[in-house]
Amino acid sequence: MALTTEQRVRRAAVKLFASKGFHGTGIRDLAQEAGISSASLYHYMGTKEELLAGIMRECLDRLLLGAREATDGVDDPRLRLTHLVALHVLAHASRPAETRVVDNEVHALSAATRRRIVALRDEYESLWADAIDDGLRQRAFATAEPAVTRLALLEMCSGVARWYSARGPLGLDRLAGHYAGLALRMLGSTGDVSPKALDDALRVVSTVWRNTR
Amino acid sequence: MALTTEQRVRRAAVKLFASKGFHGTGIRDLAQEAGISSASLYHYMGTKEELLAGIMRECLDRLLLGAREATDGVDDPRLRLTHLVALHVLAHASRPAETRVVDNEVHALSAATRRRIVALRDEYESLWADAIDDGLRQRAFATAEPAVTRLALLEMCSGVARWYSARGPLGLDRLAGHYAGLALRMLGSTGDVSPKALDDALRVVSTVWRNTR
Amino acid sequence: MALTTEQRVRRAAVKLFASKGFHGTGIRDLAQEAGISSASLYHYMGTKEELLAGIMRECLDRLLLGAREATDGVDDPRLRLTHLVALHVLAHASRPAETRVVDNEVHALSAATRRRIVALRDEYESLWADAIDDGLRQRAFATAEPAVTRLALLEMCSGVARWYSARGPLGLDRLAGHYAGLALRMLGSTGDVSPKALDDALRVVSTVWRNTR
Amino acid sequence: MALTTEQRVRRAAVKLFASKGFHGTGIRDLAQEAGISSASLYHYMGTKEELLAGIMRECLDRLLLGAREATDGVDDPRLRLTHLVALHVLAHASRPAETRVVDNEVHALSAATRRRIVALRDEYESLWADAIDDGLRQRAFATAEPAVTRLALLEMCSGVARWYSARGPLGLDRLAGHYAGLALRMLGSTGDVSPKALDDALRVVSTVWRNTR
DNA sequence: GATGAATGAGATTTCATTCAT
DNA sequence: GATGAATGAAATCTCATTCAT
Repeated sequence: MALTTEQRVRRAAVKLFASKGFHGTGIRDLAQEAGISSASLYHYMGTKEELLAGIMRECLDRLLLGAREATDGVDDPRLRLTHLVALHVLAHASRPAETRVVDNEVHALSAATRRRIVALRDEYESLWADAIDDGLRQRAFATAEPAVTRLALLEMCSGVARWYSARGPLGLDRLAGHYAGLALRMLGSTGDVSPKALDDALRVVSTVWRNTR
Repeated sequence: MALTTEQRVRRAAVKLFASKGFHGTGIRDLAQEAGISSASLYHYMGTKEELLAGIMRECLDRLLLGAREATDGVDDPRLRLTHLVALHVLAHASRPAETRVVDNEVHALSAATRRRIVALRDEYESLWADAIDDGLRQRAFATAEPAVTRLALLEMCSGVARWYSARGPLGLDRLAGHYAGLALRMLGSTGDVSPKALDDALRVVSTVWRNTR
Repeated sequence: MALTTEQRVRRAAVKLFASKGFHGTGIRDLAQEAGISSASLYHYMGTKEELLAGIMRECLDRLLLGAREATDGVDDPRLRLTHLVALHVLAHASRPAETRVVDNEVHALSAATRRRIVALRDEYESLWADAIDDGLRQRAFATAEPAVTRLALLEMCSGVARWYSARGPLGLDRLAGHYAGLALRMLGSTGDVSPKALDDALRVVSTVWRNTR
Repeated sequence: MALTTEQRVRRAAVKLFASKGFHGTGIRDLAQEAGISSASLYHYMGTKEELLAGIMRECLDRLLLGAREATDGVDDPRLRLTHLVALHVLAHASRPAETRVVDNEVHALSAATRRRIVALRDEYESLWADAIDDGLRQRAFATAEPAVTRLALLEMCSGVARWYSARGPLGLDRLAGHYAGLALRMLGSTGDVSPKALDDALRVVSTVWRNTR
């Protein structure tokens, strides 16, 4: 099925905002990339900023939704964290443009919108904090600075969007698995997740991600 | 000694490019922040892009120089990596604005300048790659995907510039030490670096960093 | 039929470039003269320099085309030169602004564009050189310094654009006829062109000029 | 004797105004060409426009003075015109930059200054008109449109500044002599000026020109 | 639904000129 | 005499957005 014009606009914006930045992307660039006139753009979007905010909200919503679904009912903190890491990496590797926009263009939002976006991100990050706290409480994890470690984890995983290429040698699953391993090491996980458990986790998360949206 | 106007311009640029992005920062913003008229700005800089490039080059030069100095003659790969991580974290935590500009605004450079900046960055990253490769060869490290792990490490450490605040509870040394620990865990380091060795390393790197430039 | 906005812009540019020079004419002057805002100007032109280049090219194209048509198949060098002089004078007297721009603003062009414009002018002047050479070979003309005489002729004829006014007592045809006479004298023409032949020539050239473009 | 700074400024201005136009020449261009700072320029000139006006006035003064001296007491209109043409050509060929500035940059003057410059030029041209009128009255010349012929003559002779190069094959004297011949032909001069008389004329005019200023 | 035309505001950069040192 | 520093005004050009068709 061919893309709707609205989708083409959205994609153009994601691509250009990611590569040139919000302020570096002109309305005419968007129009050209979307294949319509700049006046027509305004049938499919509000202001340029609303377009940006929409992209961010959608991307974060999806991540948040996916993360909730992937952790819901998972009691073992190691597994919960594995799911969070895998989903995050999957998201950032398979949609690097969107996620880079979310990470890099917050400063371009108006104060009110920024608050809403940051709130979403905070909510998402609280899932990570909860998993880590649980793990520490249950002595599944050992780290002297949990807050620092959490931020280190998140930055490490988000960084995937800045370098991963689907055309490279590494498949998404291997990538996600490797990152899950790194994360557990960072957290001083006692007892590894077995290869089979990791495989299962990746399968679950992959399905969740595919079904979200 | 009071700042020279040129320094004030440089600082204004670093601050604003970091918080609003290169394209989000107008020449008037720069002038206002530096406390001069926008015409006067042009006594102290070439174009806005050259100002950006100068900031990036200086920052990368300093990092590269520091890293070379901090690793020169250090044979143990674990120690070498510890030095690299500590220096990187120190740099990103103590000068978050500069480093964020380097990390986020490459897209705003013209092609020719971008090439030169990226070459500097590649040269810097090769120091990390060398340390990791040495460690693997000597079985001091164990990781299935060295390249991925290296990128994960770098993103994790650079991320410090995005959240660390000197006004928070965590001192620079503890921060750097914690990250060094995380890094060794990620690399599957066999045998820890002793607390004393870590202390020594932090002291050395701290001195190097202070003396660079 | 009313003028299109594009034509109004072109005319404004011709008028102002001719009277104030390219660098003496601001984008605001152009906009005001054309009756639109300075931002709207950019719907109808590329850069200011491209506007200038377009004017020059069009003017020279017309002159070159007309000169070719007016000399094609005319074997007698005296007559050929008469046609060239008459066309040149007609062009410069009836469109003094365009031709002055062509003559005076070459220095404002970028190097690449200048080359193209100068090539056109050289091609045009070669028609004069050919006619004069033919005349000398056939002993219809006698001049010790043909190249100098050619340049003197061209400058004399182009000068018309600097002083002729359609509101003065002298009609275009008499003007052109007088200049043809001056030219033949300068070339030491043996045997005059008869009044009737001159009349015919003027009629032909006038038609060519009217039909060109 | 080395040039004074004031002379260097004057020369820089002449050179640049001639090649790039008044409005195309910046104060910094002038400073660079003169080898001093742009602030120092203002020790040696008033405003940029006064500099231009000074150049024009001086150039026209010299021409006017020379023409008066070269025609004073010369009764034969043919000879008088020969002197005028020779001086004009000499002036334009030996100082092409100044004369081009005079011819092309009048539009850059303020109204009041322009009036004064144009008055000088008119006075100069009246010498030509007088010589031509005398010649017609004495039947030494024959032309149907004296005013037109005068303008044609002047434009032809001024044009020399646009193409003549001292590095070319043609000496100044031959050039001036050739133009004198062209002028007499254009005016339908009855009886040529003898080669000896022409030689004398060129010698006289050359001396006058050398001594003026 | 689509777009050419339009524009006020603002972008970066240069202008001619002044002045304190 | 010389100049670095400074600047208001203006340069060219682009911006995001609207609207009539």
